[in-house]
Amino acid sequence: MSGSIRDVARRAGVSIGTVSRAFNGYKDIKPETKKRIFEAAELLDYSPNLSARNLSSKNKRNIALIISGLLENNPKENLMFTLIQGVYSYACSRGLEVAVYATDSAHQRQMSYKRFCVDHSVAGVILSGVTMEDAYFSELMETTEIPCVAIDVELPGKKAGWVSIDNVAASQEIAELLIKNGHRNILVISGKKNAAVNVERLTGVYAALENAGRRLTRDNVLYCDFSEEIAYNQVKGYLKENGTSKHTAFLCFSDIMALGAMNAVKECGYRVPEDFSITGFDGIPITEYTTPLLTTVAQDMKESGFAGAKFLHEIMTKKAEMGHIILPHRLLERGSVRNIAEGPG
Amino acid sequence: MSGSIRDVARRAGVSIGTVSRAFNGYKDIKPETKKRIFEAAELLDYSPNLSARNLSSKNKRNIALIISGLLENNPKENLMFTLIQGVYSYACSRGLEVAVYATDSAHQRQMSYKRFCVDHSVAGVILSGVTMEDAYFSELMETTEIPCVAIDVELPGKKAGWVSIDNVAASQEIAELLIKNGHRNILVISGKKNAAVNVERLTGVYAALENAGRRLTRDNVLYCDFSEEIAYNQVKGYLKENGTSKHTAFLCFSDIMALGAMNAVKECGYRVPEDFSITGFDGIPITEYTTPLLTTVAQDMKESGFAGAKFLHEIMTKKAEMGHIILPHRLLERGSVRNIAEGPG
DNA sequence: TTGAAAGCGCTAACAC
DNA sequence: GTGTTAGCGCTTTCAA
Repeated sequence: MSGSIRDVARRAGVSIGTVSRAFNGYKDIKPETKKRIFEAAELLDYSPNLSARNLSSKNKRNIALIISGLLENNPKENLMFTLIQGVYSYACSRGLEVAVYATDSAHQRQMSYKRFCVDHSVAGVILSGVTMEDAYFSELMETTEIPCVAIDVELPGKKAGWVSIDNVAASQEIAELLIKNGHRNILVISGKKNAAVNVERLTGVYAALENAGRRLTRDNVLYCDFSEEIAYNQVKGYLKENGTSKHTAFLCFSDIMALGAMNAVKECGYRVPEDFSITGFDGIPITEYTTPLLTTVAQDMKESGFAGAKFLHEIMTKKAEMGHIILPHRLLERGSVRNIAEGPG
Repeated sequence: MSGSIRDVARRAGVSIGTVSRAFNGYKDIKPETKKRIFEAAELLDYSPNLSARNLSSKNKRNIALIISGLLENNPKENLMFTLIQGVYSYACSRGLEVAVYATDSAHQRQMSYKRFCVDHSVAGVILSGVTMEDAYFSELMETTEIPCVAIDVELPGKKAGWVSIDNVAASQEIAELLIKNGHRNILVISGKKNAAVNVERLTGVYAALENAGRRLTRDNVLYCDFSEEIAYNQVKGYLKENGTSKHTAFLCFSDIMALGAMNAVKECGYRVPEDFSITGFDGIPITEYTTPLLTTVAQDMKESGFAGAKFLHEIMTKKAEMGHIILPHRLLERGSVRNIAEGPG
């Protein structure tokens, strides 16, 4: 039988109120009493029941990391896991307790975001994987009661923040890298049309091309839903139809799609980077092992998680109110891009 | 202000007891009343507060997946994440709610396993990443109160089960593959000495060598703690000292260590598989991208998670009591092993 | 500095 | 079928 606060109180010869105060770090308690209480607690292997605590207290120390679309994650991607590590890493260091919950479109709980938080008694939430199409997204924008930080999605509103890299700049940089290497006809392998990151990355490419006196038109974009398989199929179809006649480079909005594209290129008998240059986005570990190594933009999701948790904590403790944290990104120039100005491959 | 059961009751013109019954699927309730209640609930965006429910009910529907050593996971590995997906996948399908919690040696909470479950009001636990050295492991072995399923660690006891592949057989198979390819002098790159999987895999290799009239001795094993970096350094040291004089193959107890070994081999100017054959264990995605592709034993962690959750659910609902679920593994023969009986590389 | 007591929102046993 | 009520284990006034 696991003891309750009553057992500790009895054993220490005090009332339950005093035990509670001891466990909540109140100062107005005689050191000796406190000592006796902790000894008793130790002996009984006692620690406060969280449900009871949540029920009676307004002062919560637990946060939730909600992963939207968990099941849709490609096992080759480690983004979400690294994010978890980052969040956990911060939470631990500050005595916060974090629980990871998941949702996915198939089993999407018909529950509002606010309800979820209230029901689970969480003091704050980090949200990842949400897209602007998610049912509860609009609700999120309005919610002002529960502190919330979103990863990679703009979340305006009081008590709401978001953290991301500067997707526009990152995307522009990688497009400029391609342009610098002589590529003028770039095919963009894009993710979900309405995903926030996608829109931003598109903007970056657009800007880069504009600067080079080019225009990004509809027929230079292949929408592939951030899926390796779809990218593979789409690029295969594209190659069957166009061969090398139209574009010299594929700029992909995720490494996973770049993997699919690379695979398609090879299977169609073309070479990377001789026939097509390919770039990715995210910097997942696999990009260090492909042949050739994939040029990409790396963002450290562990850092995102850490920064997100930290920011959330600041909102919770009223040291911050809202805002956007921009994390650095790194352009990783590797073998999958060829300079076509220097002559044939 | 988020409504409570009282608001719904008032709105539906019934008592809170009736609302509670409606929400817990009791049959003895007039359909019409039920309908009215759900309408009111819908209107008020109501759903039961979990803390309160946990506090008052014995009948819990939430399980926890505890990941031990979260922070120590190499980002190249996706094992844990895939495991989460599997657990979640089953839980969703059965209306169970799952929360993922983490612990790690650095911030290891000084709380017993049982307390954790009681405090969080979880009905059952899936445990992963624990080693036999973990503080609470021995306690786990004795706990009979809370249903628990461990991944990859033997967990005897009532209400306790474990799921894993047949590590002995898998390990024996991969050793035999090496032997079949003419390798007689095999260096084992081992993980943590006392990790359960490690002991089993060692047993498998031992058996295979025995059958080939060989003996696995201490100086044929390099302990590398399941770390890529340690494997890299150890193998580098080994090569500096021995070159190709002693062994022709490295049998690694994890892909991550195989990656480190492979890297060391290449950096020392040797080739895989010409100078050294290398095998891994786990079947992480990266093994499909290395040069050469890594021969390994794959286990589907998503399936492990699913099976673990299913088994736990059976224990919780008393359809099962304890036991061991053995999942299939697949030997993936790829380019990192060379047949040295066929002549020099 | 401490004790007593009123809830927090819910479930479940017992009445009707 | 449905209402009433006693807790679940804790926090938090309010008194003392």
